[in-house]
Amino acid sequence: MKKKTIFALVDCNTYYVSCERVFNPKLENIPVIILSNNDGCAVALSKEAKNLGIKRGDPFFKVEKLLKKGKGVALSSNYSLYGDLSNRIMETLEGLCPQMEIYSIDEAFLNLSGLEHLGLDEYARFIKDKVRRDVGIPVSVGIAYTKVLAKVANWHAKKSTKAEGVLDLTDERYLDEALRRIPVGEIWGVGRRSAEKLKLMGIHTGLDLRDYPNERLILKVLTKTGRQVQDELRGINCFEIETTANIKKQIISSKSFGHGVSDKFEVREALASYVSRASEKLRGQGSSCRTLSIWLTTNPFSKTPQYFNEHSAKFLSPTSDTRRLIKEAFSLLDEIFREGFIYKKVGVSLSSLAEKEMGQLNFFEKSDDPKSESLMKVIDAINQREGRETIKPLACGVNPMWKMMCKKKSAHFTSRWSEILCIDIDKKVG
DNA sequence: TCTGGGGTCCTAGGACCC
DNA sequence: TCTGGGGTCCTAGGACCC
Repeated sequence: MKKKTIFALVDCNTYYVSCERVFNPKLENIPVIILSNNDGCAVALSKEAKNLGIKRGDPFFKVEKLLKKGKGVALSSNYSLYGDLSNRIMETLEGLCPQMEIYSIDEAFLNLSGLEHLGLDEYARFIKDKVRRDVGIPVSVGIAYTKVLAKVANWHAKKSTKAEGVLDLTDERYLDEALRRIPVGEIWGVGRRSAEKLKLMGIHTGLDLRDYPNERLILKVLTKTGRQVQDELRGINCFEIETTANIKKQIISSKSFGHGVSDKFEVREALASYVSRASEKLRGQGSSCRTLSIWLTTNPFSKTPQYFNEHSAKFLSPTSDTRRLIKEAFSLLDEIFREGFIYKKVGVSLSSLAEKEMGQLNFFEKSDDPKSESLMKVIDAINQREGRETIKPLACGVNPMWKMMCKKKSAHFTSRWSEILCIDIDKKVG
């Protein structure tokens, strides 16, 4: 019989908050929330902030008073910092296992098969301590025979004080109890909608789902993936560790404006910036695209007149040339823009992506010529070395008014020399 | 006053073909 | 009068994830 794979899920605790705490110890033990772009809503919360009753997704203006009363702190998100620390964590983890999948900015699946002799629980604690020591970020580790069960293990590892951040569910003794104690909506792949439907069927916990005998009904209600989740709960491995770097199939760039915008010229500038950003990402993974779509929307929460529209265009030959994409985006904007609305957001998506070499010659439409290729290469290289938007299309605007507001951002401790953390060594520690 | 951004997978249904 | 059936491809929309 084939030996079972052992999955460990390493997941950072309240990741964005922990990153901020690495550089600012004053944030320890107090309520901290990290805000989305535009300082709109809470995207990450410390344990203390959760205890105040603040939830992920709450708009900042609604919880600001509550936070103040609890002597908490709110910060704008600082993605370059979080990305940097994430790289350090992943590098550390890579050296500790034979195989690993970086699942998100703060999560990785490790294959621990073959390391059983070290004692899985003990080894997981070693991993946890090493990341804490080397990078300064607290993590939890869940271990099991499938990814879905490793997620369950991790959920308990974070919650239970007894577990102290590590739970090994390859030990069958704890498995049923762990599944009984997890609400079905907390199972990976079961969202709010599905959880509601399952409750109507009498399925309330992970254990209920695992032991539900009518598999065809599960297939019908949760579709293929949900049915696989059920199997994974039974210890049947459906999702493998994916080690190949994943090439994106779609690239999106879209952000809310700092203020409502009704001037078409400003919308054009924002659109040009997002197209420029998206095409940079496109070239970064060596792709070009055949489809460009843009959308434009007013603020759905506002009482002012509402408008939403989306149009797309197809290229006969795939492109990754920022100029060509901006030009096409502008003509799409001409199609959907209406005067007299206060707009909140514009967005762009590049899809039908293909590897560059595969672009075929076409009689009717010029494909990217070698000149365009090398121009883009030079621009990307300069921006990579000197910082984003050192060189940008004039269409993006020089001093844009529509830019996001991030008033509470911490410094770029790890990515700008001017903002590196300074410690006064003459000062007494005390 | 102030409500995120960036992704994936699956399914159903229409268009089209033989 | 009888009015097929199977296949592919594409797209929109739903649901989920972090």
